[in-house]
Amino acid sequence: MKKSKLEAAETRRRIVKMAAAEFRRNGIHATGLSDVMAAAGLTHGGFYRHFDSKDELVAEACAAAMEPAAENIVAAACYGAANDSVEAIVTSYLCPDHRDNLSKGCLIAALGSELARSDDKTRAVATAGFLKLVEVVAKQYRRAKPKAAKARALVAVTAMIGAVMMSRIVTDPELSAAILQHTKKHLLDL
Amino acid sequence: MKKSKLEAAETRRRIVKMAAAEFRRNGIHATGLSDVMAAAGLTHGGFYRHFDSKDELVAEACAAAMEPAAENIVAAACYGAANDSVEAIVTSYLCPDHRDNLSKGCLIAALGSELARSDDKTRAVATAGFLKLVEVVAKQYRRAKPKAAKARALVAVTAMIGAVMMSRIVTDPELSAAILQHTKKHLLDL
DNA sequence: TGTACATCAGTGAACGCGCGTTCACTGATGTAC
DNA sequence: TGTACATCAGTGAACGCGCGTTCACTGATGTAC
Repeated sequence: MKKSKLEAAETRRRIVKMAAAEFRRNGIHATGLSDVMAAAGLTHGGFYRHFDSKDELVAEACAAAMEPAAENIVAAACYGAANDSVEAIVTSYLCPDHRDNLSKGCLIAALGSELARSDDKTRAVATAGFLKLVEVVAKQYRRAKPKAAKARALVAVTAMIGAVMMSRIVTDPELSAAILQHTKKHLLDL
Repeated sequence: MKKSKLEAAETRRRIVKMAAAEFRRNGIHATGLSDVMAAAGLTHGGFYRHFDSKDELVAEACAAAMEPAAENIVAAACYGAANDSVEAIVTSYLCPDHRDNLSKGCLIAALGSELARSDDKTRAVATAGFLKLVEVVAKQYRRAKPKAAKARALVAVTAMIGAVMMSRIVTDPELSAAILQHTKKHLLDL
């Protein structure tokens, strides 16, 4: 049954990728290792050939989940014209699609309150991802001084995360849309 | 062993109150019924004399947790002078004390991502609590038209929730303080 | 290049544990006479 | 007002279940000669 080193590395990458999706979809606590391994097309017994513990997987999965998030935002910024790169970022983050696709969206919006209770390693990964987002957004505030731009970006990213999370909690679809819409408008009028 | 009706009602209230604290402290999933009952000074077997299921307790505990939150904000608003009632609210919400005392703080900031995956009953309770906060904050924007005040309050409450949650995730204490501080300043300069 | 052997990715059963839930039991409370 | 009995809040043991983790085993891979 042994697989080549190449295959094994590929398997490990697949487990992390599936974990990143499953954790965001159902929550870290509610996702069992069996769920993750099944999603990767494996049985749960093999897990410990790749990781020392669930916590180790959590930290790696969070890192894997943050990576494309930053890339997406950079891509959105590049796609928008020079003037409305902020609009492109804000629009791509505060849209119903992002709200409705937990497993592909922002890690922090999907797992915020669980991350706050996670171990240092995982929180450090989330912190780094957050700072990366802040940095990318800060670069778009071209007319502000660097320090002011960073402060503004800190507030903007925080508000966006809060808005997406809140839009997922609320039971009234109109209210959910209003949260995204008003936050978006507010950040663009800034 | 039977207790009087009065005592039984008091016990039930105590269970809900303890659950509201334990859920916020450790998360809903991570808090067992045994934990809650022990916190209330009881053994876990008696739980089903008071509730049909854990989900029922979750919904009631969330309601119990939102009630004082709205009251606190109203109190903060009343305490502040007419002009800076917004400042009083924002300051009381975005302070290190609130960040560091999960079990007594805002339900949504403490359990946001778990609430997003909870059943309709619990999400409805959270939605009602959120709208109550928005309403109280909207009243403080006295110079704005009602509709604009509500929109502004929606954004402000969402941003505050996001800021407190984020300040709990981040591993760097200075960054954590900066998130609260910058969000506060931003909401007051509004 | 071919053969013998050690490695180790993946399987599937099993471990102890704590979960939500159920249940037989206790004994003070509340009610009916 | 006093007595007999039904009620039911709370206890503590037990239920089945799924969790994270461990382990004996399999058999293709990679290595040493």
